[in-house]
Formats: sequence, structure tokens, C-alpha cells
Amino acid sequence: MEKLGTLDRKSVISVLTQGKELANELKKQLHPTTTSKEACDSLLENIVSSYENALRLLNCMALLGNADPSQIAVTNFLGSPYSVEGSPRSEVSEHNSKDQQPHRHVSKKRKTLPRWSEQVRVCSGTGSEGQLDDGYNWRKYGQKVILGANHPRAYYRCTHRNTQGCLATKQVQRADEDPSIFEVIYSGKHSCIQERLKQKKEDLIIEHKEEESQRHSQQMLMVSTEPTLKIETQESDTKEGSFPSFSFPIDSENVETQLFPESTNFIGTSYTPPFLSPATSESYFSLSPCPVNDFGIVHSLQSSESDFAEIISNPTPATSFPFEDLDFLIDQVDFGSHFLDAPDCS
DNA sequence: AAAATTTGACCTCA
DNA sequence: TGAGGTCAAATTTT
Repeated sequence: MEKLGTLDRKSVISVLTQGKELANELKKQLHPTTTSKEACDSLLENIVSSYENALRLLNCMALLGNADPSQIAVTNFLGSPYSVEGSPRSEVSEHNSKDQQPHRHVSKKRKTLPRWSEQVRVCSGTGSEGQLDDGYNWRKYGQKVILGANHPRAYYRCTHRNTQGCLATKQVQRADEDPSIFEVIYSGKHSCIQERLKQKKEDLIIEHKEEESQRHSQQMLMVSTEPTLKIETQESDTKEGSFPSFSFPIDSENVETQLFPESTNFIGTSYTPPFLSPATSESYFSLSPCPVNDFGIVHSLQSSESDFAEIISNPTPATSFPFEDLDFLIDQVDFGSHFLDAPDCS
């Protein structure tokens, strides 16, 4: 717990620092000649999120400080609590018991595979139905008609199951009440390296560096006596369209270490004891690499049927921040969402 | 040709 | 015994 405390403190400091940097960025943006409403809005959102992140962290730290982590139901940043076991009660225990099939070489480890659910809203007519691209590569291995459900349930496992032994699976089922919503039940954490996400991270870092240099160039031009040499770019717009889930208000040199600490797996799809370094080095966002506006994601407490309450219509990102080993705090986080108010870690 | 999907069979558990 | 999860051969897609 000592290590955890240190990491928490670092995380809070990082988040607050990030907020400060965002504020500085906003200050720059407010310059009369460079003011862009969109940019300011975005920065403001990020600033608010940064402080909310910090507050949430502090809140969770208070709870973690005197409780057994394995017993704490953490709250993801969409405000949906689920246990660190990723196992919302009854459904999971049922599932787990079924998984103890000796002939299928299922290790006992699998018994505790975390499970959590999301609801993914897909805009009709976009053709994205069924894709539900969450950034990972999945292989469909089955489909079943479920009693009482209007739509079949599809079963997917990680494409890298055979090559990398990744045990992550998910079930996807269209909601009866709203066909535009898919309920996705994830099980198990990815231990694989997903090239797409890796590439995305690299792209983002490059993008951020380009934006930085772009901004720098513009600032230089502002003080220049040659205002006609204005450089135009739509890069940020176009890139945001394809991948708007992140903004990188922090120092570009720190992007990798702060947002993507490769070795720490700061974002996990499931609770990982902070003291046990998970096998994967993959950052674990819901990256939404397909057009983000196509769907919204609802994280939910799987065990409670009435708990699918919060629908984020657009997972437009707020702020990513470094959590290092605190991946259990941000279980399957979609950073694109705004944090809900009252921090609630119980 | 390789990878992905489909789909009926099979397995386990309640 | 039936529901739900998985397997694996057949088929389709890339």
C-alpha cells in the first residue's frame, strides 16, 4: 500500500499539473489573433476533467488506504462501479463455474477472469452495426440464440489467442429495447500486443508533436512582420474526426511517459493488483478507432439489470492522464467521457 | 492461401 | 433436460 500511496500522489500531481498546462494552453488560445472557439471549448473541457480526475483520485485513495483492494468496487470514469474482480456478482459466478471445465484445459486462473460490460450505441444507417470497433482485434467463434432475447448473442475472442495466448473474450448482444444499443460483455484482460493500438499511440504522439510545432510556428508568425505567410492546416480537425478521443495538452516530450507508460500498463481492462505487473504492455483504452460519433458507450454495472443508466451519447474525450499502476482504478476506461461528478469509489 | 465467419455439435451446469 | 458457452469443420472473405 505504500507503493500505491506514492503512485497515487504522483498521479494526482500529474493530473493537476496537466490541468495547469491546459490552463496555460487556454491562455495562449485566448490570444485575440489565435482564438478558436473549438479549441477553447476543448481545452476548457480538458481542464475541468483534469481537476475532476484529481478529485476522484484523491477520493479513491482515501478508500483504498484503509480497505482491502480486492473488496472495493471501483468506479470507472464513466461513473460505473464494478468490482475490482470485474465480477458483478451472480452472473459472473455462474460464468466462472461453467468455466471450470477440466477437459478444456482451463486453468484455475481463468476462474477469476474479470468481467465487465459496456453498452455501445450505434447510429443506425452508418453501416457500423456489428463492427463495434473497440480498438482490439476479435475473432468471432460462436453465436447463440438466447432465450427470451430478440437478438442472438455473438461470442468473440481475441485474435491473438493462439499466437499470444491472449484470453480476452467478449460477448455482443443487441439490446431488445433499443436495437441501436449493443451490450458488450468483456471477459479477461488482453495480454496481447495489438498493433493497431500501438500504431495509434505512435500516431497520436506524432500528431501531438506536429501540433506543437505548428503552434510554435504560428506563434512565431504572429510576431513576424509578414502576416501573409500564414500557414494553414486542417490537420487537427481532420485527425480529430478520425480519432477524437484524445487530446494532448501536455508537454509532448512527456506524452509517452505520462500517457502511455508502456511498462506499467496503467490502463487495464480489469483490475490488476497494483503490485503485480501484468503481462501486457499495452495501454488499455477503449480507443474507438472507428468514427467516434458513430456510437456512444455506456459502462454499466453488469450485475444489476437496472443499472444501465448512463448513456454517453458521444464519448468525446476529456483528458487522459497517467495512472501508472492504478489500472484498477480505470478499469476499461474510455477516456473520451467526462467524469461524472461525485467521486464514488464504493 | 490465409484469415475470418458461420453454424451445428458438443459440453457443462443448474 | 435445456440454456448458454465453446469447438471445429465448412464456408466465405480478404
